[in-house]
Amino acid sequence: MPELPEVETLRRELNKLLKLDSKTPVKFTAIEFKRADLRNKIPKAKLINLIGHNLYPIQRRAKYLLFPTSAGTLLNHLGMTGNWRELKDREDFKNHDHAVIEFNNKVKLVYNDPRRFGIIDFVIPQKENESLWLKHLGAEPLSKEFNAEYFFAKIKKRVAPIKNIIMDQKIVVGVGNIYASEVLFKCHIHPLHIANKLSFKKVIMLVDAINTILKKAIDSGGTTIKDFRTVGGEKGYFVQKLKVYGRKGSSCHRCHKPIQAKKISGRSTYWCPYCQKK
DNA sequence: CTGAAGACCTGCCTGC
DNA sequence: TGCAGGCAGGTCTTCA
Repeated sequence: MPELPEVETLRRELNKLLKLDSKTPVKFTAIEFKRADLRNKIPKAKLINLIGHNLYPIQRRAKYLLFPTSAGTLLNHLGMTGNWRELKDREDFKNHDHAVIEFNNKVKLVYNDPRRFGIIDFVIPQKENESLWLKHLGAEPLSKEFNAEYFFAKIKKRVAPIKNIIMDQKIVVGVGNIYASEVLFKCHIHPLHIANKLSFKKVIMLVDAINTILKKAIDSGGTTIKDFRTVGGEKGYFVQKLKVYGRKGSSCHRCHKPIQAKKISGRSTYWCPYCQKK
């Protein structure tokens, strides 16, 4: 489900719903887990200790959501199918609802994740960057750190297809399988182009395209192919703006030739064979 | 070290 | 209608 724009959309929605930007503190009043594990074993005792503590505004690092409190941080990754929604009064639980959090402002959040590739973990206060989940992550794509010089240096010795490289979270975070195809289409680069054979000029275009596409996707509330919903149940509308992903056989918006699809390193990849040359 | 493939899970869609 | 097979937005582990 979620790449950076979907996680960022969810983060903003959650902060808005919980009114975390206001002066009034928001406290955890109940935390409940309906199973012992997702992709990891859930450290229930440590997380239940957060009850009574104030929640600060929710942060994002890469595709991870961070719920910071003075007593530690609840870390969450959505995997492929994870999602948070508001549990309304008298609303029943659904299949695959795994965690419930209640706050003193009466808001109840439910974490649902059918495939259970998600993560819920506890991170020691002030030591977020030392967490095993976060410590090897590369640059945030919307930060100044992620520029053409940085990216060019990182790919200098990499002989893998560029598509794999822009999805490598050790280099740049947040780009997943959908946006990787979209970004490469935008700058006319073939997904199988070997990373270290890209010119610096192409790298400038690539860095710019990653920036632009992720920002536009955030502005559209993310991409809903199947599962992704905002906290209120809304779909993301960037799917209507996808140029190649999921469009096998349809005509290219630039040259009107059919879009091609193939698995690259096990992931479905879409591109225009005429607009994107190796 | 790098790169590719396998593994982890459930649900949905297609085709026989 | 039923069932097998393939597919899905992620990433850690294993193997060459």
